[in-house]
Amino acid sequence: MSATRDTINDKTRLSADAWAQAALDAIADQGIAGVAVEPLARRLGVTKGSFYWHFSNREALLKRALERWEEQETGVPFQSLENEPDPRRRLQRVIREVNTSLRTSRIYQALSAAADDPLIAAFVTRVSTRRIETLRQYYEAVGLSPDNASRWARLTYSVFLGTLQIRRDMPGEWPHTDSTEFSEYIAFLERALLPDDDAMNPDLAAPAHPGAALTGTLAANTATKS
Amino acid sequence: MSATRDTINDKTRLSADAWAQAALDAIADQGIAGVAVEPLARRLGVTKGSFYWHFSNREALLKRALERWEEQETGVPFQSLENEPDPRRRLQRVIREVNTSLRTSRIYQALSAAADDPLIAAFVTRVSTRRIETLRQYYEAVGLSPDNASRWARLTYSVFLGTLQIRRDMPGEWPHTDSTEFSEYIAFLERALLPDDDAMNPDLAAPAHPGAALTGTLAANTATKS
DNA sequence: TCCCATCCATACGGTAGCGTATTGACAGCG
DNA sequence: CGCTGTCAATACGCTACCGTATGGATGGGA
Repeated sequence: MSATRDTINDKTRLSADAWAQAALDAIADQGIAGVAVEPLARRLGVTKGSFYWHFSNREALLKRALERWEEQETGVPFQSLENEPDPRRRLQRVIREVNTSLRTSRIYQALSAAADDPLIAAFVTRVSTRRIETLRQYYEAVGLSPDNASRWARLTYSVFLGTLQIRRDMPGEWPHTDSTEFSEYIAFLERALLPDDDAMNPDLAAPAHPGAALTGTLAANTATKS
Repeated sequence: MSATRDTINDKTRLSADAWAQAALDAIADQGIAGVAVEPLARRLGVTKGSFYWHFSNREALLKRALERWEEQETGVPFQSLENEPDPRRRLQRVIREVNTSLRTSRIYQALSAAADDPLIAAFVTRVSTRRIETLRQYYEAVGLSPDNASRWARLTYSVFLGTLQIRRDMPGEWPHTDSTEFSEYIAFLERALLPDDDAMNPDLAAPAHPGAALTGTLAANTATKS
């Protein structure tokens, strides 16, 4: 799909990038198996002859498509939030954003599902690592120590990944997008994935510290024991 | 692998269950694509002739293997915790268990990666739905309303799924199993995924309520943290 | 205009797997 | 001993895809 070759009959020749984009589209709605030379050629209204002029083999196409994806994905879905001044609100917004939309995630899921291929795994790893790092910085910005920021970032990213999977494999478990239960759950996430104000300093900042108004260095841990 | 046909030369005939188990083994270490008649036959030291006597086609084998898996998976990894009396400790233990071991999860991941196949998707959905329901009951048992229990169960299960993915695709982001960072993160999870004592009653029970007075009902919170 | 680089079509051979048809081995039982 | 049912081997055709070889087509510059 997209703006490549929907109209079969235009006489424009194909570029390597057109093939790469077509491969990405195929990944989005058929998975990695969709990146097959002959089917792609049919879909583009040409034959293999074209493909093997632009690429040496299927692997090369896949690599190119992955590079294209990684490029497009850089900063997504965070880039629009860089100018949110309040770090706490920025985190809330990224949590909401990321667990709401599915737009960017279809390709990611297809790639992750094919992570047995070391080439694919490398790209998935890079993209995800960058995302986690971004989250980590956001958490540091609200006052967490580097260690705690890492933990929260890891937690939030696993919620994101797991939520994707739930929405795909168990749609019944996910509230309908415009229901009140949906917005309540998002609000719930915004709370569950943000550390307490009073839990900023302790070594193991935890979300639950009732009655721990004090902020010793690492004393707040046992402070809950009533 | 496993106890099926490692020794090529034993003259015992094969049963349909032997094929199903071999299929499961293949899923575990090659993914769904490993469920292929001829490769399996080679692995079992026989030929297709055997297979097509026991099964009508590949689909039938897959179905049988999935049934076998669902059966084995029923209750896992929760069954050993049913007799934990304290509901709060039971939740802590399941959180720890589930995010620690990878034993049971290889097949799950392979299946989930192939969830485009509707047959596979059906099994994955059933197993996961059951697991979420179990978690939901656990959360109800610590005093949450049904709605809140659902939310927490969903959250915890997505953390579990996402953690699996992180450990597979970004091993660098996951602390080494016997490091202190590892046990600290597990402790962190046990807190992040358990609601506050004082957050039991509010409609949207949240993990973060600094300064709220503690209710003494289930206050035996965290005796952990050596 | 002629030529050459660019891009594509056609035809071919090769591999891997599915499924079928037929034959073969073998054990238990009459 | 021979029959029969059970399980496996062999051989075959079929599909889908990868990659190669080679021969058009087409358009822009010398």
